[in-house]
Amino acid sequence: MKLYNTLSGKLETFHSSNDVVKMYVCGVTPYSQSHVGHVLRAVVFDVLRRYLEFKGFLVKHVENFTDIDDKMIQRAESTGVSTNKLADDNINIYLSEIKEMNILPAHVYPRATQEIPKIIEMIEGLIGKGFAYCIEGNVYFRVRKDEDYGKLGRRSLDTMIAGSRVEIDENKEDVMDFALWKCEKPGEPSWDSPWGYGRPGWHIECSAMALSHLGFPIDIHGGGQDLVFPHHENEIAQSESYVGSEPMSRYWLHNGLVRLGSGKMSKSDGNLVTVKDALQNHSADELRLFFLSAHYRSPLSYTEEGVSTQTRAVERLRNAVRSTSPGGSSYTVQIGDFKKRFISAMDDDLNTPRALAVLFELSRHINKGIENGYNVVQIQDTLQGLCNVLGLTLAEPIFNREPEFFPLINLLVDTNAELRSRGREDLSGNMYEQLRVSGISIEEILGVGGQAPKSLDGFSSSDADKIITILVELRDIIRSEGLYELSDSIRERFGDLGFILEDSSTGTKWKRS
RNA sequence: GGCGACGUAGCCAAGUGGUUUAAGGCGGGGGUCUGCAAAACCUCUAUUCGGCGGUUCGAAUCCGCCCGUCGCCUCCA
Repeated sequence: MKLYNTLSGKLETFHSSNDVVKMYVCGVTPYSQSHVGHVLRAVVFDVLRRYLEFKGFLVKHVENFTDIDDKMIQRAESTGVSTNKLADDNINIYLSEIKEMNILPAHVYPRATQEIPKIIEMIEGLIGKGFAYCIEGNVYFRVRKDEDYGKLGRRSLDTMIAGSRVEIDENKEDVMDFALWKCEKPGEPSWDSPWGYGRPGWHIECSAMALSHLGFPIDIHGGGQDLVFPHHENEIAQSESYVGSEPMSRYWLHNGLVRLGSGKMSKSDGNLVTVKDALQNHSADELRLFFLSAHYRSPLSYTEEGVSTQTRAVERLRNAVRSTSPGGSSYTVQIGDFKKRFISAMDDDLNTPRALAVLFELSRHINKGIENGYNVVQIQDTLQGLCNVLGLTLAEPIFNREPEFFPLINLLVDTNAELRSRGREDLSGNMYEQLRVSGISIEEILGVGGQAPKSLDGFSSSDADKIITILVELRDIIRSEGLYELSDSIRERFGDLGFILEDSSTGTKWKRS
């Protein structure tokens, strides 16, 4: 497998250094809700992890939360909560969104504030070796001492300083020196240290967490492209200077950034769509397919329309996997060839667009096989398996009780009235008998005969399924008797409720849209 | 100002010297099936890869220039 290593600027063949692939991915600063860019990053590294595991590697995945920094402090102050509470709340939201996106949870989620001893230990070590110095309670990293500083971003100190917008701090020896430890300011959270009360600077927490949870060196260090400089550059400088060897990470992987409108999606600029809003309008599979339809290193423009077009594509895969296969002889397709093509695409720096093309071709073969009466179970299993490697669930959309249930009952009642007005008490009676057998009482639900309407709490998705199935079967009878006007109107009303009815010679199938 | 990325059909997006007179998805046209619709299948939808030059037997793919979009150099996934 080849991966693009930012450090070398080339595709490199990936080898694990030992039994377990040690992967550290830079997570979020939990001062507010996450946006689509964060979840894209999470999906990219989720796919990397799933694919490594598919290839037989064991992966230890660590993802951090930087739960103390300027933004955390500002936001906590302005909302009147502690930085801890702020972090807890946003972390909980993030983790539930990760789950909804079918992203495998990291094995460890360390938090900066819980790694203070390790951070202090590292800073002391850096001072001891002359890589850092303390001035008035602040500790800075001495970039001039680190001769290969700038190697990740491929830039030199001098070109960076020329024409740059680095803030001038008279205390620092060099404008490019960055803070390892920041002196306490009144009212801010702080920890005791050899340099007085204060808090860690940005960057050092990741070095400390990677070192304590994964050791040195690690195999893969990941994050968004906007972290290359200065965050990852500084991590390298600190970690390699502290340990006294290199590399800190054998591979550095960076995903492309999400664009919204004319610029990149960004939390601090407020140019964003939250994960919450995205998941309100789109399913996890739709979002994931949208992300994976472009290469992970290219920028991706987020538009509602762009994600929405994935609805049909997801459905295509879902239909192929879920359609009932005829029994009998197997459809002859070289499954091995498709798997090979999938693997060769993924081996090529996770070329998910090419991998997806293979999945869509498999889908077409499944449908063709079914149409010709062949057994396609094996191909379906292959497709489902490869979808799993990409983290696509192909799950049916979830039943939403409140908006669906009463309209469904209304449809049932109206259909009943229609039948009776046509003098088909036989069919209406038949329907009620079916409902009774299924343990569903319309009278109870509607509260007929002076009873209070029954609460919906007792009804589940499977009750809704029963009612739908009974109605669909009834409609089949209506259809077979040529009452097309009525059957079409029932299908239309199902459509309004978000259900698709597909008629065929072997009966009617229904599904949620 | 410095460094870097990108520009492929109506839209999204692979392909980076010859089995590609350019995958796949969405959209659209035509057809098959069907009472109709949907799904599905078949078929068509870029003689051409931002523009202009050059290298080569041969370029979307390499080189040069130009135009355009974006990222980093400052907090950022």
